[in-house]
Amino acid sequence: MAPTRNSDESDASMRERLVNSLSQSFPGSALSKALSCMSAEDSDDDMKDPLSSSCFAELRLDKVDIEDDDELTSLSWLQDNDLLKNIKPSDVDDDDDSQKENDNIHRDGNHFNPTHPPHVPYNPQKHIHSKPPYSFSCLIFMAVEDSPHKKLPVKDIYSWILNHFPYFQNAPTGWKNSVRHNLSLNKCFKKVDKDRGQSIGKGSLWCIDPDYRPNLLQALRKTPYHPYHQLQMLANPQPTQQYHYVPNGMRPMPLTPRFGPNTISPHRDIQDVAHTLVSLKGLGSRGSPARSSDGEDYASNSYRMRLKRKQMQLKTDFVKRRHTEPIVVTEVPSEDHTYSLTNFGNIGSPASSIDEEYDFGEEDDNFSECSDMSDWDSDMDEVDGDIPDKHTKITPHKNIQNSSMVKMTSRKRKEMEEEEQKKIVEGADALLNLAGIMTNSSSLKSNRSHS
DNA sequence: TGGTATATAAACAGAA
DNA sequence: CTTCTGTTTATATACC
Repeated sequence: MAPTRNSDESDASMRERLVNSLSQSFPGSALSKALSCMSAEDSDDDMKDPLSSSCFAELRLDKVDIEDDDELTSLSWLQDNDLLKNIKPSDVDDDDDSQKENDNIHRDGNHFNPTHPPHVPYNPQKHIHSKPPYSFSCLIFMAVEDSPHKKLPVKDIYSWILNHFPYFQNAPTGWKNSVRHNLSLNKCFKKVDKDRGQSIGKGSLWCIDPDYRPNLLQALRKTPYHPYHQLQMLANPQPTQQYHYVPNGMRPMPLTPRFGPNTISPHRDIQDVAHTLVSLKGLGSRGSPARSSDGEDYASNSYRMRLKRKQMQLKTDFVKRRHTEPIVVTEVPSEDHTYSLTNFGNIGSPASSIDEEYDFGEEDDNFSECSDMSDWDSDMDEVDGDIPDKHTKITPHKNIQNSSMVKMTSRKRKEMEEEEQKKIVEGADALLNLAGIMTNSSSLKSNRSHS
């Protein structure tokens, strides 16, 4: 059963209110700006759900086929639960109060208090004395996911964390040890052997084990994103009233019954995506500009191009794997991403190597129209020199070939994938637009709507 | 009360 | 030799 719509207020006005509230929570953030742009645009069918088609779509409701996407994307759910009703500047605008509180209560001289007040929205660029509410696993995950090829050397993981979470710039040095410790012990992370002659310095590249990626996504989803959590609590303080979106024909997911970070709902999905976007793209660019290991500014054209390609690549991986990758909705925290997690992903579809799951750097013919990548490979070679040669094409995902879950004919699957990938391209544009990066198509669309 | 997740510290080996 | 990287062990804390 889908949320009922209240048509008293248009989506446009809903957007406007959301933009206002987000702007107060994250002043100047890319998300706020992006939402502002979106709100200025005419409602466009192509832009129904920018997030659902993004690489962060996996943060959404468990990757099931959602037929009623527009129910989630129209933002009407905000209205349904009166989420915006209680949004007032005093509620979410913590610029002064939280900082004061952060300074007075959570900072004792040069002491760094590891805790962040749960009622204060966390801003990594501002609350530099509060430890980020992300586990090291999540930090590493975000860093790797934010890299163009989804693999990073330890040094760049450090850099990413430092760039996005200035807390660590003055934090005790043990955090790097913790990062390495996590990389070693956490099964979610895998080393990637360097190609011969690759010059990235010491050590290996680290990537996300595809089998455990859903677990990390879920862990990220469970992270207490204070601003939205707060809004949710304001709007819907009754745990038993929490609505769980269930697609047609699907039985309800066995979600954790208590209300809070573990609760998965369309609300949280979009909230998580929004917050993750802000964290990854918006806030990281404030203050000290985020830079990759080769010193490239994340706002540069080259990086935008990488980002665009990355979104497509991520989505391609997602499409390829979505038919075979088990949907992970765990009730038990131990099933999330523990050090000693059993390899559920190997059931029926063992991934013998990372490269079989990820097409690192491989050109995807489906996106050949995005061909303005002249600087791509040369740029990437500095960091990721082990891009497979086009002629040594990686074996197609044998997961798909072997999976018993794929029961449709190859023709129909191809049709579906083509349709899916069409959505991907649109979604990638939408996501980039959300992140404050205008693409050709989105700018054209914007121009069209304003002319 | 025990199990689990996570953080932190430390020791150590090996590579660059 | 130094620094960095990666592994392992141990301990502490919080949560369920």
